[in-house]
Amino acid sequence: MTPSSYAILGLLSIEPMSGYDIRRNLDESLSYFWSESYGQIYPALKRLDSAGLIAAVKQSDSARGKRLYALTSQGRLKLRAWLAEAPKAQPPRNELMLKLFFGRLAPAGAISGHLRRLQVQQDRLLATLGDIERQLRTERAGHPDLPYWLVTLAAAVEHTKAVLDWSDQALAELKSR
Amino acid sequence: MTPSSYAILGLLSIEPMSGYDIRRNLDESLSYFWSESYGQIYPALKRLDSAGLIAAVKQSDSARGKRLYALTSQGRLKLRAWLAEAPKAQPPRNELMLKLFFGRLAPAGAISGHLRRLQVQQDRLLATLGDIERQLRTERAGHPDLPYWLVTLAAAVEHTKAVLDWSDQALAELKSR
DNA sequence: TTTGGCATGTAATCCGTTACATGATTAG
DNA sequence: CTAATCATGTAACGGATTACATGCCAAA
Repeated sequence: MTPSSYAILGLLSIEPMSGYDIRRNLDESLSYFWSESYGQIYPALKRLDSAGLIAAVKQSDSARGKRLYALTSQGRLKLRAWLAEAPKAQPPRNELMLKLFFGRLAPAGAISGHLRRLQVQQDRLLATLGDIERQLRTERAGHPDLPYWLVTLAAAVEHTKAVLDWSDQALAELKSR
Repeated sequence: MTPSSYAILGLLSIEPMSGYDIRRNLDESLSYFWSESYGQIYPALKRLDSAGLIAAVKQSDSARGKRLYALTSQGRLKLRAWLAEAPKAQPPRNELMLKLFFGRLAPAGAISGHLRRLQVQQDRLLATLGDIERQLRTERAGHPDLPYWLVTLAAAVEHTKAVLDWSDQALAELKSR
């Protein structure tokens, strides 16, 4: 049971989905803190199925080739147990920080270029997160999972803001070297 | 040439080091944004050596079994080129966020437990970062790399503060569910 | 009719950690 | 003397991405 499997169980706890749906949800809603490739998803679905943690659901046809899976009660239990375990910190690996740390050797302007591109990205991200929040609050109003979703979203927002603040400082700091 | 190799080149750009030294530097100074295991370091050193990017340095004996490596001019060039490339964003994978996102299914109190443990950790981290900063400013005063080191340190500090602020909000938010 | 999105899957490969093996040196 | 730390390395394994292969269906 890898974290990947639990991500899948978690998504299926919201509603039955296909591998493709899982990928789309990951890309769209969870992309700011989780990702998963097809090469993980489909084999994991098979394993989870044969372990009895998820089960294929007979779709009310006209759903094309879609193979929908739903969480079983065993799967729900397993997910619950995992949620109770302390999350293990994954070793950090941030390439931007690495480049910054060794920045003295970089060609002139390269580092500030990285920082400015980062700012553009993070500005865009902040806007997107705002969109997602508005969308959640209207379209998912009253959904029992909503408070949890908003809390993770808030983490992303706060993180993004912190990055933006810091990068301003950093650019100023490095300009005056 | 993996990011790991560049991390090693970068460290050797500061001063000649052994594999062991590299590990220690990673653990002590860069641990908040990079990590590396021996299983990566020693094979990488061999590869970098035979590629002519680093070279073994004859240590002025009494350095035990230490095998010191230094950056060659080719290695410096290679590092420089890498520093100029836009850092590629690594896919995010944050287990805590994943657990939070699916938090509704967790046993009562589990999620707030995670958040409180996080706060303890981050408080400690913030103190450590403060120590490191003071140490850098005194022991490395005037070092040409210092501005870059301080900027990465500031990123860690800002990030940590953001996490602490957010986790307070999050705890309050989830208590009043 | 052809392009793009829906949909599932696998094989090759890479990158990395873990666990193990070995031994020297130093401090208590 | 012995425990901790210094020091180097490798083999096995695992988790993940990438690239590929296949085909259906809808809209332009």
